[in-house]
Amino acid sequence: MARRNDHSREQIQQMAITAAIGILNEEGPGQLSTRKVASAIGYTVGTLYLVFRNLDELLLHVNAATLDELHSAIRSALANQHTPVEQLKAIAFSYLEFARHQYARWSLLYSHQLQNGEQAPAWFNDKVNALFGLVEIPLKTVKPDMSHKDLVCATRVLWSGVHGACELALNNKLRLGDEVSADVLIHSMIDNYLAGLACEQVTA
Amino acid sequence: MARRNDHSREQIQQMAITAAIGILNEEGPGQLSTRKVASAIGYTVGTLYLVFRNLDELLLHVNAATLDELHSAIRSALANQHTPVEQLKAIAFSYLEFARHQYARWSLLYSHQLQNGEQAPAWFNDKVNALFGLVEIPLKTVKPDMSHKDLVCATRVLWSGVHGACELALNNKLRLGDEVSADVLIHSMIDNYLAGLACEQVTA
DNA sequence: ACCTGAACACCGTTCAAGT
DNA sequence: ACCTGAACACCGTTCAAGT
Repeated sequence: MARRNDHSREQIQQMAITAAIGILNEEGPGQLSTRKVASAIGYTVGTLYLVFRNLDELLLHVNAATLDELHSAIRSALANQHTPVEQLKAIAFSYLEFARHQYARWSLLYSHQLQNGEQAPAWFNDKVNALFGLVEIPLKTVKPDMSHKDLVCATRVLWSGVHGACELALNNKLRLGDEVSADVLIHSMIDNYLAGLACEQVTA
Repeated sequence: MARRNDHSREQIQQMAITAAIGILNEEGPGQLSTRKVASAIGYTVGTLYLVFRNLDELLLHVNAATLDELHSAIRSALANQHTPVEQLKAIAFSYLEFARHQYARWSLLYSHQLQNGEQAPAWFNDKVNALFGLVEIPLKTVKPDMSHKDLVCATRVLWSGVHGACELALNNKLRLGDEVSADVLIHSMIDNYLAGLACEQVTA
């Protein structure tokens, strides 16, 4: 014991991230703990604190992997779409699909808060910006005369609107009844918001 | 000890709910625990489990109180508004204000999940429905020819859209930059969604 | 240098025992 | 009947001690 050198720092980090994702998928967010991750990779908890500052930092890496997968899921959904409206809907519905099939990881993306006001590192924020970038491209085609500010605004409105609909619908917080589903909400949200952008001059 | 009869079941419940709200406001959601609530009201943890089934049920009552306050905050914001669009915006911005000033309680409303698929009791869902009802009234005035389904849909789109913008903006998940704020997002969302409803016949 | 094992200060929940 | 106190099975995090 006490000196194995079986794995490098980086290998242990990667093993821990993979193990955490496995626990998240199989047992849910409530069951994820440093002790379980450690025992899943055959090390003790102490070792985890040798390669990560704390649980927060491990979860940040789990979220980074989730953002990467979400990014490529959206990109492959975009491949078959040609009109910008089709593209925006493909993004929204692949987001909904991702949330449905990777619910634990998807919700960790939002429930995980860095403690005592720490900022996410730049490489993490870059991944988030890349996702918004996927929305900006078709939006720019829909309305080429938008200012940068309006483009940032419209991107975030669509993103947070679709996100809110996914979150509340998947958590049964919307009292939807039988007639309406998350899909219906997203269609209505995108169609009408874009129609509004097209036919209205919004005053500042 | 062991038999005080200082308070009735209902009194202890109410004291616990009030104490939990205090801890939430003063120390944040991470610091809320059964042990802290119990010691704040001068009882042991065991007593808490005599009047609540578990922590979940206590949090449900905390959330019920939060929904009541949110309801009356929105109602008083509505009092000064006359046009339906003004009313919808008053609802949205009082929601944002509430989220900003009661952040811990507001986020508990959404982060609190009943465990193993239990359903919230009917009296709780009634409070949620009452909130949606506040949105339905001005919406019906804006577009009186809406079907029930379309009204349910539009209400939920606005609610979850505004909610998503509040959640992501307050959590700094939107990479907004200097030019755009949560207020700008909400204005854009409501203006354009309503404009879309007004000028477009959405196909099913 | 790398890793462990035990400790510290917490959790939610249960329940025999006391009055 | 009401309430306690201790127990059980967990947490995240730290760090002296071992090789």
